[in-house]
Amino acid sequence: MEIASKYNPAEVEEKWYKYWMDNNYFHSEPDEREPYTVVIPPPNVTGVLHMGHMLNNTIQDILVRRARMTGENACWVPGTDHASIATEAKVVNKLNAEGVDKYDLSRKEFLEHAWDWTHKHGGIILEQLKKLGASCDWERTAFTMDEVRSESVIKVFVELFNKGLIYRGVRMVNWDPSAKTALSDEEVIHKEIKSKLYYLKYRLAPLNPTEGEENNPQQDALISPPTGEPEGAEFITIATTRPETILGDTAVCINPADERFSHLKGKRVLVPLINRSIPIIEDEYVDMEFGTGCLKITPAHDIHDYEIGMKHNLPSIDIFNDDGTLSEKAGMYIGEDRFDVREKIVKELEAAGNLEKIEDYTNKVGYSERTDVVIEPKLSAQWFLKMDELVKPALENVMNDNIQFHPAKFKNTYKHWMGNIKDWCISRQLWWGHQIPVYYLPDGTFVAAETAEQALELAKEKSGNNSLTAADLTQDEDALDTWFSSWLWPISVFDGIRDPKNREVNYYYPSSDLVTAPDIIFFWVARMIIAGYEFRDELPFKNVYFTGMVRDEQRRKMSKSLGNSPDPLDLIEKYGADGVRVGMLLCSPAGGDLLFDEGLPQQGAGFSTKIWNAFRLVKNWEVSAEIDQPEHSKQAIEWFRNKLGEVVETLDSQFANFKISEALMTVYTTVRDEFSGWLLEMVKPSYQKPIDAKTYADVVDLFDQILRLMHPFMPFITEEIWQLLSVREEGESIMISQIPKVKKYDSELLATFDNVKEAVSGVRKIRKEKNIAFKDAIELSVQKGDKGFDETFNSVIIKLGNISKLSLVNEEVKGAASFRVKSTNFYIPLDGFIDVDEELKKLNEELKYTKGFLISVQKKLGNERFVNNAPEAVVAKEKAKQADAEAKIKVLEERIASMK
RNA sequence: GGGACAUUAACUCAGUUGGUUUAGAGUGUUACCUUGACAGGGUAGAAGUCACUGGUUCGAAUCCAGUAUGUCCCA
Repeated sequence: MEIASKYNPAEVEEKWYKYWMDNNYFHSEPDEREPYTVVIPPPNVTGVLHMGHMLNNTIQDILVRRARMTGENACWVPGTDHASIATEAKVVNKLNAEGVDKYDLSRKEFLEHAWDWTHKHGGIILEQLKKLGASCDWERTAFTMDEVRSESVIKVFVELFNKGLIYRGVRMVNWDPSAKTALSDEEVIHKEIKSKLYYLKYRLAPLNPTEGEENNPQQDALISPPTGEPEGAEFITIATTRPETILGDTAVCINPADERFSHLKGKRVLVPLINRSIPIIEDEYVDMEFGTGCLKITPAHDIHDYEIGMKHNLPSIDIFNDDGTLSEKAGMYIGEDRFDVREKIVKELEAAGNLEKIEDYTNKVGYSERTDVVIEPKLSAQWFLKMDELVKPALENVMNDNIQFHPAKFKNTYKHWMGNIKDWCISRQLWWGHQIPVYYLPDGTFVAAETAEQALELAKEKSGNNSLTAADLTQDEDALDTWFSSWLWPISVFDGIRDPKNREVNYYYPSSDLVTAPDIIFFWVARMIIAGYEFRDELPFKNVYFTGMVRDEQRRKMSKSLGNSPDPLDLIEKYGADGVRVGMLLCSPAGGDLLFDEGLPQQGAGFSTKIWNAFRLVKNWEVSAEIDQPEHSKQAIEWFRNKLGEVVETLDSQFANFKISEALMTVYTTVRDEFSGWLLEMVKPSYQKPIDAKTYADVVDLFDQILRLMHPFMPFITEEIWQLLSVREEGESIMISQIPKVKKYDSELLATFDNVKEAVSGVRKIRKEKNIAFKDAIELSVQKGDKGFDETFNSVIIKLGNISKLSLVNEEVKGAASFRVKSTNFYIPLDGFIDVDEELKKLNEELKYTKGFLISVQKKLGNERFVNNAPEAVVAKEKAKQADAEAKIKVLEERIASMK
């Protein structure tokens, strides 16, 4: 068989992905095995793959493939969500580009466009995941707006409505003037921006006859007659970042404890430009230190002002339209954009003598996560879900570790949010999404029902009016928040909402592990847990693995706008999916940031090459049944079998603790160092000599096991090699084979072999120092130390050191280079080539280090309280260290003395 | 303003209930090797006052307190 000298990932990856699909290996059906279920965090249906998806899905695939290879029935459910704001915005933009306005279309017409868009762009991302090697059960692909998921969402809404948990309320919400919809708090990003603080002077209103008290003569810097004003005219100065909102002011507020303004209590001021008279009220909310200590109150456009307004019974004047332009109620600038108005009103205020000064100021402003426009706090009627009771089991079961977070530090964040939960605003003023199943009767009352027919029945019942027809009912215009469908995902993908007792949901639910980014812990993770307990009275998943954020080498978040994100598909083309997977994982501790650099997938691809070449070496050996197995090969294989036992155990524990990148590192070093660097070097026959059949068969077997351990990380290359390594039947695959199980291994043998490695290294070091080429065989004498030296692997030392003669001696060898492993001396005779001074210098350095070490140990042992208080095992360990060090010192001193 | 988390080699990070050789890995770096699977390689080496200051302890990178710096979340 001809083996390509270079590994070609593109060709191999396409071939095997097709093979896996053709054989339906990704598909799962309930059976008698333990289920292992993962639901994908559904990406936006019209989105494209980015680096975060790569990391996330690589980890999921590793977990799923490993589960499949450890006897579990692995099921990874893929799918997408409809991302209502983002998708609707894209469709609106596309229509605008074609000269069509959304509001010229009916809801039905608009949705047709949206579905067209979805069908055209939808699912691209899932195709991209296939390139990565994702072993999803594609037959189960779900979409948050397909029939099953939609009906589930509606059913859940009605259920919660009937329980009295969903209510309609007028609240201050985060309004996105671009998308013209309310957003939840979680969809608002607060950014620190440089803005201005405007100091505005409000003139005191003429005295109300009922408040006929004299003006307080006390004058204050803040309350002074401006030049050019009639004598006696008084002003009060407020500071604001949003001068345009004065048009909606309904009060000015001072702190009751503020003596500077005590004379103003009970008086009124005039709003500049429009001269509306508003009261001066008192509230402790006002920070006396900030600005001027006077606060303007605009209840319709600020959440805090709103609360103060409620408390003091102030009217609200909503001066904005839904698109962020000024409304008729503003009285001025009607129809103009809020930011244009800010510029204009400042000039006008200045001209009118109401502007005192402008200061630079840094504050935080909310932006829409999806459209990136400044959020407008706005009073509006929305649907809310009461959260206080729902969160209880969800909080409890995370805190008591029934659901485990990896890393656990996210429990704190979770607790904090859940403990301060607010009702969830679930309505969005959008069309793309699930229309809220609430139907209004002609009299304004409403009912909730899963269908229009049921709604009519309910309406008749409720109104007592049997002549009502479907045409008399109007369905609520709003759509539900996308997360209101995503939170059901682990249940709804198995149709567990509509049909709670079906076989699939009973088998696959709860799912096992969830892999996601920490930035959606509230959006999604918390709400899924809430839904799990509410709708199935059970956790939705047992473990949550939070991945890090993928950043560039300057720690900047990867984003399209910065253009610092490589295209994942380009990377796959360049380095192969295996290479990219390894690269993503090499530097990604759970929850920690991943600083992406092209060097990482490059290293991954380099690793592929390394394995490929190991395979080529083995496969190109000529095998002979005629020759016996050499001793060194027998020992090498014995050692590696035990080594593998240790590796399997290490991997098991790393996976159990979700130390995925550490597990990869274990596999990486095992292949590179232990397998390629030691085992293959040991069993490798001399140039152009055949290998014995026994060793060959053993090496192939060990290679096979190594490949299985690697498969979850690098599915493609392992399949390719595995298929070529031995004769395979049609339909066989490494991905459905089993990973070696933990079994007993001889750790003493491994420790002995570590000494052998050290000895071989010692020989190599001396060869290097003395410039002795490897092809020149040398002699080696071994002088056993106090603890002796295990000779089991002598044949290995002979082979790897190219030793012509290994002899045991009882005395030191004169005129030889030497090194030590534990207290055993090794000598390489080099008549005349030894520089005595150089040798002595090295020996003295070694002696100095060992003595220093001995002193640190003796300090401990000399401390009575240590000996008395420390556990026996610890003391024994220290004593052993002492004995080893003393033996070594003795050996070194003897050697030094004899050299002088 | 409130809170969480972090600070270990040039970089990215491990370090499990305090006691694996006076701290480990990967990358990078340095020297050497054009060695017959692999130069995307091999061999060997250098590199750290474990942020700082106190405390607890026989013993602290590890526990406690404070300080500094940074990241994130919430308001």
